[in-house]
Amino acid sequence: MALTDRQSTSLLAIDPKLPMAPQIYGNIRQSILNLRLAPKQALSEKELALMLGVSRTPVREALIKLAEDGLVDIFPQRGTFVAPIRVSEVLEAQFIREALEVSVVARVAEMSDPTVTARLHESLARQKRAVDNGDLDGFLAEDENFHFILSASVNLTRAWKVIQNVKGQLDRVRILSLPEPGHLAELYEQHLAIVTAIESGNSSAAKKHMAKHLQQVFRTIDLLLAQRPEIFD
Amino acid sequence: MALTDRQSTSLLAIDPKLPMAPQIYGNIRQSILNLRLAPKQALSEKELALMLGVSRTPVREALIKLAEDGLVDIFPQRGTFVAPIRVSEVLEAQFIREALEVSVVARVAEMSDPTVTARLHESLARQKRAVDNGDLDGFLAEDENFHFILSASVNLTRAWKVIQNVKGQLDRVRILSLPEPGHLAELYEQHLAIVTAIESGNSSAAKKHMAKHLQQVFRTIDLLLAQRPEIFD
DNA sequence: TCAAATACACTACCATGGTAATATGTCAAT
DNA sequence: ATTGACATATTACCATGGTAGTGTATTTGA
Repeated sequence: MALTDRQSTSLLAIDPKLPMAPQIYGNIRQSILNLRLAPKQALSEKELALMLGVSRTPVREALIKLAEDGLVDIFPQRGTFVAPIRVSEVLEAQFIREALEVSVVARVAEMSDPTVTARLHESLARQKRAVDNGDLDGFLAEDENFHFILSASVNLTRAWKVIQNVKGQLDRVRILSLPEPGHLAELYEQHLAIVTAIESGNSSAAKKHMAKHLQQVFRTIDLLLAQRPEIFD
Repeated sequence: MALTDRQSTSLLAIDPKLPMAPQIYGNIRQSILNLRLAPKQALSEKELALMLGVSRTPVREALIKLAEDGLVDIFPQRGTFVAPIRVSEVLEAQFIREALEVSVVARVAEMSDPTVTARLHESLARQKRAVDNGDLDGFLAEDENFHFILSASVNLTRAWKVIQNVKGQLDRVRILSLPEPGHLAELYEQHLAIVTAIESGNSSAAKKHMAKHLQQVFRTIDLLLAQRPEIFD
C-alpha cells in the first residue's frame, strides 16, 4: 500500500516556525510506535516530504535518527522501511531499560527525598484516575511521566534519553497488549509498590519491584508471537 | 584559532567509495576524544567541508550525531562548538556505563562459557604485552576490545552501542590520565579479576570488580579539575 | 517456453544555492 | 569615553538538482 493512501492528517501537525527535523522525527516515530505505520512498510524521503509539505533534507535527517533507534531500516540505494519487530531487539531493549531504570530507582530510594515522593504520589493519583476512567492514552502519558520523574529527580537526564530511545522497541509491543482488562490496574499497583519502597528508603526492594514491573513485557511478547506473527520479521 | 591553522592531515583519511557521513563522524569524534580538537573550539560546516573536501551535507549529519553524543554543542544560526567537559555529564556517562556493563558482566558470568573466557584470556595476553611495552595506543584498543567481547558474547550489541556513545564523555577525560606510571598495569589487574570471577561463575564478584574498575574515572576527574581547569565549562 | 541480457524506474546519497536569525564591528550622538 | 543604532558577515537550516547503485520489468535469444 502506498504511503499517500493512508490517513495523513496526523502527520501534518508541523509548525514551520520551529526546527522541522525534530518535529518530523517525533511525528514519524509516533506513527511507527502506535503501528499506524506498519512494520515492513516502505517509507521514502520523497513521498514523506511531499506529504509533510517540506523538503527531503529534514525528512532524511529524521529517518537517520529513527534508524539509530532501530525503528526503521535504511538500505542505501534501495529504500527505507519500517523495521519489523525483532524479538531479539525487543529483549535487548528490555535488558538495557531494566539495567538503567533499576539503577536509577536505587539512587532515588537512597535519597528518599520527600518532595520527590510527593511528586510521585501526584503522578500516582493521575494514574488512578486514568485507570478508573479507562483512559488508555491518559494512562500511557502519565506512565511515561512517572518514569521520567524518577530519572529527573536524581539529575539523570541523559539516562532518560537513552531509556526513551530503546523504549521505542518496547512501546511498539506494549501498545498491543495495553487494552487487556485489568492490565492498567496491575501496572498502577506496581508503580505504587515502587513508590512505597522509595519512601521507606528500601533501595533493594525498589530495585526488585522495578525489575518485576519492567519484565511485564515478556508476557506480552509471548502473547503477540501467537496472535500477530506477521508483524515480526 | 582557526580550524584550518591546525594540522589537517588526520582529518583527510576519507574513502570516497564508502558512505561519507559515518566516516566524517568517526573522524571528528576521534579528534575530539584525543583533544586535538579542543573543548569550546568553534567548528563550522563550511570550514570542515572545505578541509575534508566534501560538501556541507554529510558534515552536517556528522555534527548532528556528535551533538547527540554530547560531544558538540549546536546553537542554531550561531555556530557549532566542541562541547566543554561538563563534570555532571561525565558523571552521568559513568553512571550509565556502570549500570549497563555491570548487568552485562553478570550475564556473562552466569553463562560462564569456556569459549568466551578463552577469548577474554587472549585479550588479556595482548593487554599484558601492551603494558610491558608501554604501548599506550595498543592497550587502549585492546581495552576497548575487551569490553566489546563481554557485550558481544551475550549478544548485546545495542547495549554496546549505547556504552560506546556515552563512553565518549569518559574517554576525553581518561586520555589525559592514562600516561600515569603504573596505571595501565592497574587496569590490567582489574580486567584479570573480572575474568577470574567470570570463570568461576561468580556473578556478584564479577559485578563488584567491574563497578570498581569503571569507577577509576572518579579519581581522574579530581586530578583534572586541579590540573586542567580550562577544559571544563 | 524459458533463460539471459538489457532498459527502465526508483532509491539514498551528496553537492550547492538561498534564507532568516544571530553575532560583530563601525560609527554617530551624548 | 560610552552607549546606541545600523551595516555587514557568518551561521545553521532548508530546498532542490544531479549521480551512482539497486531492484524489476521487458525484450531478446534459443
